[in-house]
Amino acid sequence: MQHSKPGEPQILIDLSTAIIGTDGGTFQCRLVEDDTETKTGRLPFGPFVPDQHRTMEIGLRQWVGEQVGVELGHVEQLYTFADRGRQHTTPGAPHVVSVGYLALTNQTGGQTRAWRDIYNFFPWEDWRDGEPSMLADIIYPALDSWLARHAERRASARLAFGRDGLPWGEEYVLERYELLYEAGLVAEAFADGRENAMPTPVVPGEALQLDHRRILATAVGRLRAKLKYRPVIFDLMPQTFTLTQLQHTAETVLGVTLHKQNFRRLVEKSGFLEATGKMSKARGRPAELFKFRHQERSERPLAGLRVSSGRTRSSEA
Amino acid sequence: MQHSKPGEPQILIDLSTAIIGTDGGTFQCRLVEDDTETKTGRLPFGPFVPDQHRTMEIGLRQWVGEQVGVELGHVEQLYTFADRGRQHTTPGAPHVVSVGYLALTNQTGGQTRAWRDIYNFFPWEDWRDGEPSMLADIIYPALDSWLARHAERRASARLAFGRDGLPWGEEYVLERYELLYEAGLVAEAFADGRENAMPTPVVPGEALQLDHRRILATAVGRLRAKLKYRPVIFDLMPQTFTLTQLQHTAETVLGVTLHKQNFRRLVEKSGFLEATGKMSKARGRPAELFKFRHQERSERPLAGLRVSSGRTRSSEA
DNA sequence: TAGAATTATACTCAATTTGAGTATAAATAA
DNA sequence: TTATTTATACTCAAATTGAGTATAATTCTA
Repeated sequence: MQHSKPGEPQILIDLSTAIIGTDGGTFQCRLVEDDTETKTGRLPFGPFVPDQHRTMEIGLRQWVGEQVGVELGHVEQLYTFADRGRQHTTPGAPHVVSVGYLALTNQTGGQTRAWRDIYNFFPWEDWRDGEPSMLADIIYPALDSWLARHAERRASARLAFGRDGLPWGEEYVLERYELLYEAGLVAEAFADGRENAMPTPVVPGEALQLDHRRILATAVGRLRAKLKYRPVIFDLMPQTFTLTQLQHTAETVLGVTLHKQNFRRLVEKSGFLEATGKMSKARGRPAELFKFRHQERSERPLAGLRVSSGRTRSSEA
Repeated sequence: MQHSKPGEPQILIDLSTAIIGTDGGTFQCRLVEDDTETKTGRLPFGPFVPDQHRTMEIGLRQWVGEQVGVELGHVEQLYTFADRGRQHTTPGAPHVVSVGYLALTNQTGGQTRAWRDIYNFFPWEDWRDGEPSMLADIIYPALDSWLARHAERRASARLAFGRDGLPWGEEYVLERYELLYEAGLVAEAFADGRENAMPTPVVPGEALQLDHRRILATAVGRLRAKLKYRPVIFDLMPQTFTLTQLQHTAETVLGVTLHKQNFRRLVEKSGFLEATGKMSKARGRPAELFKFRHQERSERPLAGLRVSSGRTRSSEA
């Protein structure tokens, strides 16, 4: 059996967490406040120390607790990034591998400036008011010019950005960011020293330190995909909420608008909601307040390649 | 910024790959042949060496190439496992973190004994001939007896095994294996020294070395889930194939039977297939041979929380 | 060589789900 | 008291799904 010999350069594992919440139509991510105003932001992160952390999740909870102190709901591992040159490594230093995590919370604080709108980092992802004009004005021209020299990436670009009549898939957040990075159009590409990168980022959108924007993109993509087949949305909601609040949260995360009446129908018959009998008071007609029915954490089936109930081969025609 | 100080115990990253294929109704995984007949099998694996491997995928391709020499199609990262005590660690040795990968191939060789039926390792996962009797006979009684002492895991067990009228979800392969491990009912639990583990495994199913059965369970679960929303099944097929062959492959992976006529309808109008004009010759009526239309790697939409086309808030009623 | 068996494929049909509305109710604001 | 705002109920056609029946084109077998 082959194992690494002693004397080889050490590996360090960083645990970085994208803590995501929503607050009245804004899609928020928690950054660490320790940096000066001028520097780019960062996610809470720290090393995985096996002697202290029985699991990586224990480690990340320590760093999150120490650095931002947010109560975490659903926590899930996203991806392990290890490619050389994506973490601004200094020569001789240990190679850094980063394990990205997604955490959801319903306690986004409006008070602290450390909660930032996620669409600041990915402004092309917010389609709630229609297709962002920067796509046609800036991103597509720049991307097409790069694709002219990299025909092998054309198929990925079509799928990720929904070109040539393909639909825009909300969940391809990482794929889009990675293409922009590859094409040298975002600030991190220059910071990492990619030879084709523009010194001034071409595409609008705020950068983050290290590979944190990449991790955040992974988190948003995963969350958007998961929303469609698991009831994770309730981890973003307060104890009780109206159906409109629930819909706004879904729209905020997905970056699109949904049909109100159909959303209600869908969500009401899903069995996840329990009426509290209380009413919200706001401007128009009061809305009923619901809460999440914790017992009923079952899952609804998927369309497509659906599996029929319990039929065995022998019962076929 | 906090980083690990020198002198801390070293971390070693193992890259382990579950190479999956199908061969006429059997669901196969490639093991390494270097071990004696008596020992438990293992997946191809080896350390991630950052100096040699620019990315982890490059590393894994090296180990796969050297140890089993299989041509890989689709490759995808699964999960990074780092919990203490799941890798039979010897004290003082570096802590081993394992990154599991899934690889698909269409060149399963019948000749070598190194291709093993995946349902050997998870016999409770094959429902093609109805619910395996071992569930009611062995697994549920043993699990229930453990659950009596661990009420907090009851909800997970209901969901994973589809108890109390919940449906059996084919994709919860990892969740089921992990529960059986936790309950001390599989061989690895004893090997890892869990205090509640039975010296003789209670539940049928062959074990693998280290955490390889856990990685394989992750791979099968991911593959089953992915099959429903991405055209990965074609990575398991030969160049040309009949619709029945395609269906048998899907059934083999999912571990259930599908309705033949509806499967055809679904798959034909998906636009992924291209008729070759040639015919297969077998027993009954010859079937048309199809091939995968590589161009059309678009994706079909999902039901459920579906996103309406491009409507903006302003166009609402 | 004529069925019988086997496999493939076409077509039907009711039930359900989806997409996109219209209609109405219950509050506040002017 | 009327307009505005928001919530909720209900309708309806189109599409999709689940479960069949019917028929076609082969090979096997008596």
